[in-house]
Amino acid sequence: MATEIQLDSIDIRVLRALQENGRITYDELADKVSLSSSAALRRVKRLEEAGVIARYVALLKPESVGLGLTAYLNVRLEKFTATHKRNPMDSFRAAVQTWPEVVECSALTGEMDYLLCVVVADMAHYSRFVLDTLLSHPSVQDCKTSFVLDRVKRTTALPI
Amino acid sequence: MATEIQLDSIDIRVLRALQENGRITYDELADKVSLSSSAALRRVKRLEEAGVIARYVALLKPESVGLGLTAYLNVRLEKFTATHKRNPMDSFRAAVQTWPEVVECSALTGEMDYLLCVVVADMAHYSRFVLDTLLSHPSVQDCKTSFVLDRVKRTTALPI
DNA sequence: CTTGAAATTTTTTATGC
DNA sequence: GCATAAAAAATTTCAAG
Repeated sequence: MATEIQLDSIDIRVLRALQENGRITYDELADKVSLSSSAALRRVKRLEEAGVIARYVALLKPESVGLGLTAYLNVRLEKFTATHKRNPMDSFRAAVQTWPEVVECSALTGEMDYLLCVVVADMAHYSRFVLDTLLSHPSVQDCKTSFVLDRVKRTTALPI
Repeated sequence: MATEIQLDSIDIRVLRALQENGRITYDELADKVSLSSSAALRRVKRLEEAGVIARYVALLKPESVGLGLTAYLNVRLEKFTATHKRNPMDSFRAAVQTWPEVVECSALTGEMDYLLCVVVADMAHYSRFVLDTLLSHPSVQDCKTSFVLDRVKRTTALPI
C-alpha cells in the first residue's frame, strides 16, 4: 500500500487508460497496452496493491443532482492562544471533514491559511454554509469567497 | 444525456454508493439499497443514460507516480484590445486544455480572472511550467502562486 | 519472474413474470 | 419491482519463455 514501486512504460499506459475509464474491461485494456488480458489484470492488481491506484469512483454531473454553485474560499484561522482549549488548526481540520459541502480543503503557503472548494445548490445554501457553519466555527477568523463562473477544465487524471 | 431527471431516495443511495466505489458489483449495490441486482442495474443504467453519472475513473495517489507538488495559481489575463489577433480569453482557455499539469481551471468572480490547480513533480518542474508555459502565453498578464502544504480533504463525491 | 491460452468462477445483462 | 438464464467479463491455473 505505501511502498514505492517502480513503474515501467506499460504500467504508465495502464494507469492512463484507467484514469480515462475506470471500468474498462481487461480485454480492452489488454488491447490498448498490447498485452494479454491476464497480464493486464496482473498489472492492475499489482498497482492496486501498491496503492498507486487509490480507488475507483463514479463522477456525477453536479447540475443534475441540483448542485449549481461552486465557490473557492480562502480561510484564515485564529491564532493559537492560551484561551483556546484546543489548537484551532486541529479543531478546524476535524470540522472540515464533517462538512459535506466542502469537497476540497488544502493548507496553503501565503497569507490565507486554507483554501476550500465548496459545492452547494444555490446562493441561499451558500450563505447558510458561510454564516451558520464556517464563520460560526470558533477557529475561523475570516474568509474571502470567489464564485466559480465557469469550469474551464476539470480532470481527475494526473499528468503522467 | 442532458435532460433533467427526477431522483428518488433510492437513486440518491445508488449514487452515493457509486461515488464511494465505482466498481461495486450490482449484487453488492443491490444489498446496500435493498433492491434486487437487476433493479439496481436498471437504476444505474438510467442514471448513466440521463448523464447524472458522467463517467467512471480510477484515482491515483499522486506521490506514487512522482507528483509531489500541488499549487493553486491565480491568473490575470491581458485586456482585449485591437492589437490582439484573438480574444485573450479564448486563447487562454484553449491553451489550458493542452497543458497536462493543469488539472483544474475555473473562471472566478473577484480580482483575479482564473484559478488553476497545477500538479507537478517538484519545484524545478513547477518553475519551468510557470516561466516557460504559463507566463510565456501572450494572454497571461500575471499570476500569484500558493503551494499546497497539506491536503486536508479531497473528495470527488458530491454532497448528495 | 513475467507471459499467454485455456478453464473456471463471478458478474453483467436481457428476458419473462 | 423480482427471478432466472444467457452472455460477457474477471480471475485462476498452468505450461512455457
